[in-house]
Amino acid sequence: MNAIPQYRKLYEILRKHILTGIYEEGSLLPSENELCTIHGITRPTVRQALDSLVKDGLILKKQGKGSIVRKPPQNIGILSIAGTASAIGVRYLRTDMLKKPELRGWPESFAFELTELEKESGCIYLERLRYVDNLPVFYDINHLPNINLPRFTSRSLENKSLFEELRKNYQIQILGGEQQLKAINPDSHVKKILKLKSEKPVLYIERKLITNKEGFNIYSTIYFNSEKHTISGIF
Amino acid sequence: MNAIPQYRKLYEILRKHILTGIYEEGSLLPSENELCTIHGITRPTVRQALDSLVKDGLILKKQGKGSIVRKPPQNIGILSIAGTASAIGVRYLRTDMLKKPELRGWPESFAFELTELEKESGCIYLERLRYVDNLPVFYDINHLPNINLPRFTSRSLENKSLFEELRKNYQIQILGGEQQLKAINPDSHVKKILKLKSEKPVLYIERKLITNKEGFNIYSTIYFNSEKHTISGIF
DNA sequence: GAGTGGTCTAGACCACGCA
DNA sequence: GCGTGGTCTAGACCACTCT
Repeated sequence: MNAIPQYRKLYEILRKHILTGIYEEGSLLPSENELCTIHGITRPTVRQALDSLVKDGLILKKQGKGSIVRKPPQNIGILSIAGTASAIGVRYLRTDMLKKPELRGWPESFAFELTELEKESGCIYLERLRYVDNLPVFYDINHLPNINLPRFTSRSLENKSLFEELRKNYQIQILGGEQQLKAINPDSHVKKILKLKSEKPVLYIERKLITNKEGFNIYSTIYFNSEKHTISGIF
Repeated sequence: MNAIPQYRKLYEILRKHILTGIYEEGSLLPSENELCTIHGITRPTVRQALDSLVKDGLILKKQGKGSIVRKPPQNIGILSIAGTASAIGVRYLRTDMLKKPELRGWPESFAFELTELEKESGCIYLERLRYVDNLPVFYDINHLPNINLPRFTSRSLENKSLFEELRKNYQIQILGGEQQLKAINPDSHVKKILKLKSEKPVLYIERKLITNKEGFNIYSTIYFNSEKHTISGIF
């Protein structure tokens, strides 16, 4: 069997076509049966691919009608699995690497429990600041276990999707995750980084991303300036 | 065909058993093949039910091992589809009806676009305050279109799940939805209701819930006190 | 009535975890 | 080696939408 399942391949194809505008907003995708014959697969497989697109909010299914293409979210779809850059569309996003990836020990207190393997391996630490429409919006602090990531600390990740890099170079995929959200008043450090003027609160998010490698999870702390943008999600 | 699909029935059964503790945390659910024979259905159908449980975060699947029962989330899983009361487990939650359901016009400005049918029908308005561990945590303002809801304004919804009532009495189910999150400083009204002392920010959420009735969506505005609790989600 | 998505059956082979 | 979940096939009937 191929490494990449059929439904995943179809998902990637359709996703790309929607994001690049080949299928316009409001138009209909080919019907499920058409997709079957086009790609030489059966309906349950097609449906599995479409389910993922629904979950991403890229299509809307109507019984008796078809799969309607939705406008890719204009605000930041951090709640979707694909990660920041691909969710918002790379064109909107600029990334500054505030702290380049470096080896470290794990912090003492952590929102999520670590596995033994993770604890023993130490972690790679990196900080980024992400801009939307040239405004600093996302400040994220990331902890990755130092497991089978040769030369990772020397890679340039400026303006690249961290997840894309992990997938391409290390065959690591994000399968899912969990997160916790709070509203907080930022400390002066965060305030400075996000260029917050007055007493504006920020969204504080702790995330754990589960990958296809057993015991390899990515932990992120995110400070989000929700003054001009919102975080959105579909469920 | 039955009104309630097989996979939905199995989902409800397993969900109930997990939440009531029949399956303990960390234990394994019966295997997919066992569930097939027990309930007289086939594997894709069983898997469809289990997919929903994974989405709710109630189980974790491991290839070669089985479906592991997870601890129901102790914090408020508002990001899951099932709604507040069922996500957190009814036992933790008390509800006060601040404003009983009443007929109204729609507000002029709204975070989501309304359908023509919704605009014409007017809306039912209600406000609730929900307690967790006897602390006011959730203040929600709800708008429902006034479509085929006889006697709804005279129903008592104290300490009941709004969604349960809609499902039982009007055959309305929540299929999914979208939401937007922000961190804001609450105004004095919200501050008073949530009994906030100092300058604590709150999570502000706009939600649109899509139902099985075409053109019938539920709109909620939520103020969430994230001082002692967090909002959590799985994706 | 024709076409769409929603649900379901009855099988199959594969990769993974564990004993 | 065996049972688990992951993927997939090749059909079927149903409810819904549109014409």
